[in-house]
Amino acid sequence: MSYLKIGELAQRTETSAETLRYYEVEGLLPAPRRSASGYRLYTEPDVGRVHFIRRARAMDFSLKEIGELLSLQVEKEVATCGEVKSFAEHKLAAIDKKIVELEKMKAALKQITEACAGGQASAVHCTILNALEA
Amino acid sequence: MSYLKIGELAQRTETSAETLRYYEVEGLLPAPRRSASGYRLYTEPDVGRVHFIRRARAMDFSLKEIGELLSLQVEKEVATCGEVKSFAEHKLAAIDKKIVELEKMKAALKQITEACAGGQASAVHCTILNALEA
DNA sequence: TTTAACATTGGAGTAAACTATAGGGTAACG
DNA sequence: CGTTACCCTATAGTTTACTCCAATGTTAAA
Repeated sequence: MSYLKIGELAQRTETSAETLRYYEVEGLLPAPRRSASGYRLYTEPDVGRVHFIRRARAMDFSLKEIGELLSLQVEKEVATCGEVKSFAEHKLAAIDKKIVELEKMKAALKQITEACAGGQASAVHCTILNALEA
Repeated sequence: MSYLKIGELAQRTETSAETLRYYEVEGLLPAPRRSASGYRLYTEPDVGRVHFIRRARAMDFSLKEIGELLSLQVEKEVATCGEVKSFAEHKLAAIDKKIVELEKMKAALKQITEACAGGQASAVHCTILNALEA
């Protein structure tokens, strides 16, 4: 079992050591084993956990939300299916709403790019406000 | 032409007066007319502008980005179609990426809700990490 | 063996987007 | 006319998620 030092974990998950220590303080990462000299020693599952956190962060889940998502896993032995299901469904609805909003913005921006020939001409007709207020 | 005081504009756009003043400081709202006693007097187009800002904020555009979007409109006389088109296409790509990520998260959460009967049973099989790392 | 690259803690600093507070002036209702 | 609800400016505080720093200890390579 080869342990990872914090710098190695940081590299493999494209974070910084500072961020990893921060996640530990915030309760997103469990306090890892320590070497005799006090160095943090991480394992493979930690890599997955950090990857998960980074993916969720990339789509604007807050650390608090991510913590809740992670606790579903950690507490799966004590949580009931009903609790888990209800939580996941709430998140699902929130994600759906976000997608709908983004689709709207996308449509509006598309309208603009398509209305605009893209040359050196003045952009008088490319009024993003017009498109978005419609 | 009936002017709106800041509180009225706040109400109609579901913001606070503080936030509106803040947007003015940040350059997102033009400095409005003032009454003899110094009160801000807003007009209908301001309502649209604030609505636009709020909609864009709701989908996580930063104030800086929103400022750029708004300047497309303000500077439309001097901007070329090419500039506008390029800006809008960049945003479009960013939005698409976000949607793809959210769809992934959605699929993962869906898997969990579907695997979970939803009753009082233990949630041992509802491991969101499993679903998301697959 | 010494030096560079790593690790530790504690605490401070940063950026974004508000949010609140203090200490005033103004407007509208009864 | 008074009182309540509103407005003004300036400034300070809050939250989130890092990011950096200092002072110090550890490990590994040359």
